[in-house]
Amino acid sequence: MADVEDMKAKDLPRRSWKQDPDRVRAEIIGVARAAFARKGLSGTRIEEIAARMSTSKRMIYYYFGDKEGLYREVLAEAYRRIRRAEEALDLEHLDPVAALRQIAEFTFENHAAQQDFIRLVMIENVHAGAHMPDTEEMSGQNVSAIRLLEDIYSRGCEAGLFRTGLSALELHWHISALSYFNVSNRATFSKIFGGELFEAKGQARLRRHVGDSVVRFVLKSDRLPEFDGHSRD
Amino acid sequence: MADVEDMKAKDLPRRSWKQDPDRVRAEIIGVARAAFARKGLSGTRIEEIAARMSTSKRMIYYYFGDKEGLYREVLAEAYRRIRRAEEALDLEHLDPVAALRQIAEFTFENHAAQQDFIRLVMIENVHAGAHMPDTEEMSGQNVSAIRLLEDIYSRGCEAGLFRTGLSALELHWHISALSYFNVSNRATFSKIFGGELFEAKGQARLRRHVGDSVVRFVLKSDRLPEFDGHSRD
Amino acid sequence: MADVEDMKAKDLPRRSWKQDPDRVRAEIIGVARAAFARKGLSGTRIEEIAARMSTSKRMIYYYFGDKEGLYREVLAEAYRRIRRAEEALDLEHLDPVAALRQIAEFTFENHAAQQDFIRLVMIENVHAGAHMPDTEEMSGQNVSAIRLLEDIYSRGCEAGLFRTGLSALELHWHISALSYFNVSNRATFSKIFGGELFEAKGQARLRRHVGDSVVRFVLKSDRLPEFDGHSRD
Amino acid sequence: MADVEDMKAKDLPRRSWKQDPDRVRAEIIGVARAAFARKGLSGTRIEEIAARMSTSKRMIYYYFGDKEGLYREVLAEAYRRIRRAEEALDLEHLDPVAALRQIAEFTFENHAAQQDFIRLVMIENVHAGAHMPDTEEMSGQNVSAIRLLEDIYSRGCEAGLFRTGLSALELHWHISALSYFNVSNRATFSKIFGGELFEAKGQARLRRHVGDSVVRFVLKSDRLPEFDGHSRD
DNA sequence: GATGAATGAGTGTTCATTCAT
DNA sequence: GATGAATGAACACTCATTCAT
Repeated sequence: MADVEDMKAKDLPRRSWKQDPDRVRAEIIGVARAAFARKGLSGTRIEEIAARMSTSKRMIYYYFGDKEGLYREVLAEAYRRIRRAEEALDLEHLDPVAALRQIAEFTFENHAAQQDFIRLVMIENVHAGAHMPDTEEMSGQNVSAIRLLEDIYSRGCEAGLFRTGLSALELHWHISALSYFNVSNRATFSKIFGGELFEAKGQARLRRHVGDSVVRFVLKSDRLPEFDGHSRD
Repeated sequence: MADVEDMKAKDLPRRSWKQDPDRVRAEIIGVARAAFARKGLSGTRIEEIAARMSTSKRMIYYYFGDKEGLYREVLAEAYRRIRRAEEALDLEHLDPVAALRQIAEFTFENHAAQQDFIRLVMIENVHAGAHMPDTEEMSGQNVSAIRLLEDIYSRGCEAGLFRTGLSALELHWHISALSYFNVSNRATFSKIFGGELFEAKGQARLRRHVGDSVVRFVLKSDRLPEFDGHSRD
Repeated sequence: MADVEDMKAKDLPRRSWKQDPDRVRAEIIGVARAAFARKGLSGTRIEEIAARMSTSKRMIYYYFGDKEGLYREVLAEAYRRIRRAEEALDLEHLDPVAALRQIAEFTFENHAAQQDFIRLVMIENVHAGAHMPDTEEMSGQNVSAIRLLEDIYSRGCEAGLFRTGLSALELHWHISALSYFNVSNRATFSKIFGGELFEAKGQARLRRHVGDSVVRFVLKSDRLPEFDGHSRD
Repeated sequence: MADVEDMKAKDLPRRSWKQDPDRVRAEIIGVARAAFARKGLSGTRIEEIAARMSTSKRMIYYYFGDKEGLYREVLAEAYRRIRRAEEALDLEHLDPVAALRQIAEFTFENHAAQQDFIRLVMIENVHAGAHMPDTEEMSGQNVSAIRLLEDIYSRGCEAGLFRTGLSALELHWHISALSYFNVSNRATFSKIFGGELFEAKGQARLRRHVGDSVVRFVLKSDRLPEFDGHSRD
């Protein structure tokens, strides 16, 4: 690499590792994710992102074309991240009830742990989903989440544990709603009702409630008693 | 007064209701609500608001000081609206189970009917709740929502219908989460999973699910059968 | 005065004295003088003046036409004021040296006591004197100041005390320069050299210096000794 | 580099000295100095400055942040300029009397030659000195002016020529007052008393008067005769 | 690939002033 | 005479983006 030689010859010592394009891209995306998550698309200044990274503003345009291009990449990468975390779940060996509770409470925790992701989704919804990644890329990843639920739900139905007539998508919607709202609306909810629910103890209760809620939602009524004990505080 | 007659007679369009500050304020807020709801605080251009109203841009500054002042008023007024709708509910005569289902499904419908409000809350949460109305004004209105749930819940407990150990605030959180998510995340959810749930049929199912979910969440397990029939499609 | 009767009949208790146009004008001018003196012509907001007075903004336009008209009146009135103070001087009975010193030190003190006037003159000079009162009105008042100096100076020359070849206008220029600068440049001078000269002790020294300076400037050299003692601290 | 040749060759007028930040800054400051000196801080329109320079309005914000930042720089640079002119004075070889007269008359002329500077100081005093440069930068430059006077004054005292008990700062104040007023108040003074003093002949007289005044102010009385001849017209 | 300089098209905001009552 | 409402023209300032080196 003649370039590297040239650089050494002319010092510029702090540039050495920046020549790695992937690393530059990754740094930009990282900084941009934080910025967009905090202030939204129009609320974020390109200059602000540039100021927080070690390369220059020009690189943003070099790699991502424009602000919107950068935002799209940030959003796509955020979806990839969260799905990657979900893939780590291993529920095959659990009975349907436990698996369903597990998936619900895991989602609750995963969302709570990735607040930047939730904020990006909030922002993207404000923009009516105009910058969502390609359907192909998305559905590939997300269908697996549904398939997992489908598997659990049908196992539960076959075992006579779950009431029939529901869809895995509806269960996903249910779990997502509770887990998402827990992060998305902290600010306004706290301002109105106080922040107790979002402190450690409150979160533990809510997580269990989310598990309870989904399980109770699908269980046949004559099967309910067996888990009722869990939901007491 | 001949003038009034003339005005009714149609012309003098620019003067007809000038010098009526309440009306001017109301028009500005109405236009601004739509604009802010669509594009957020920083995404909305003051000129765009001005273009859609019959008064000039200058009046926004006359009445609201600046863009943020206008946004604050829009948000406060949106909260007032939604609470006003909630006050119309009359649940005193219903048994606890029916009342709870009623309050849940009503919230679901009320949120679905006031999408601008939901979008404003989304936006405000992106801004970390920095522009929320005075706690005094808010809590006065919102505590009543909680008190209603408290009343229903304690009636249900006393009747031996509901399991104990929950709080009205948690029930409110539960109902809000499902009803809110149904509006807030339509865009991204549809892009990933298709829009079926948000069409008329899907919404009807979801509405019932929300009722089921909350009722099943609180009912003692030996009381469940009696409403199980309702939740089938 | 039918008006007064009407007003009593319809209460409006706090307006009673505002109906006196002179008083309204005087109040406006007083408030405006302070405002213009502090912030200049373009730096002063009409609204700010209005806020500090008991009548409405509309009255400014009613009485003075526009902002510039008000400023002109304020300036003219300020000149009238300062001349009025000067007229109180009675120097006829003093010998020329004492009278000259008296006029110099009085001017120094008078300027120091009317800082708003000095600031208005500063501002007017920034505007190249574009709003100065009619020459007729001005010269009538100011020529008297010159005539006073002329009288003292010619008495001094006739008595063989003063050197000849100077003009009363030059003496006036001399006295004015020192007295004016003492007020006009306090801010910048203090920032550079500290504020000592503008505290009580420093001002007393400067006042005497101004007297010394003018007297020494005109005295024939063989007449100097007799006043030299005064100028020691 | 052929490019450099081409540029010298005259054309490419818009590009010729672009990308030369010092030059751009200098041009902006030059234009802004004239504008602020003429109309003050609030009276000057940024667009007016922009219209008179070869770069765009945007550059003002790029280099100076905002209007006030530009004004500050203009003011600081104006102080630097005037001090630079003063440094050219070489008074070491002159006797104290001649040196004092020299410094006084030079100041008079220097101020008269740099009216923009005086006007900026006027304006800054209207603003109560709120935008004055750092004390460090200022005092470094200005203390030298005082030290020069201190040197002359103490030499004069030691030689038995000057009366004691004065301070160099007071002498500086005296000289500044006369020299400053001569520029600052031309407009109003002329409007009242006519402009004769500010024409060539009048200025020559005033310059000599300023020299006379300061010298007479410090000389012991028995030393006066020797210079008295100079002050006759 | 990398950097500071440069830019056009807006963007929120302010001002003196006038109108309707 | 008096008041709050209304206004148009302009104002300082910002933004994403591109250019020159």
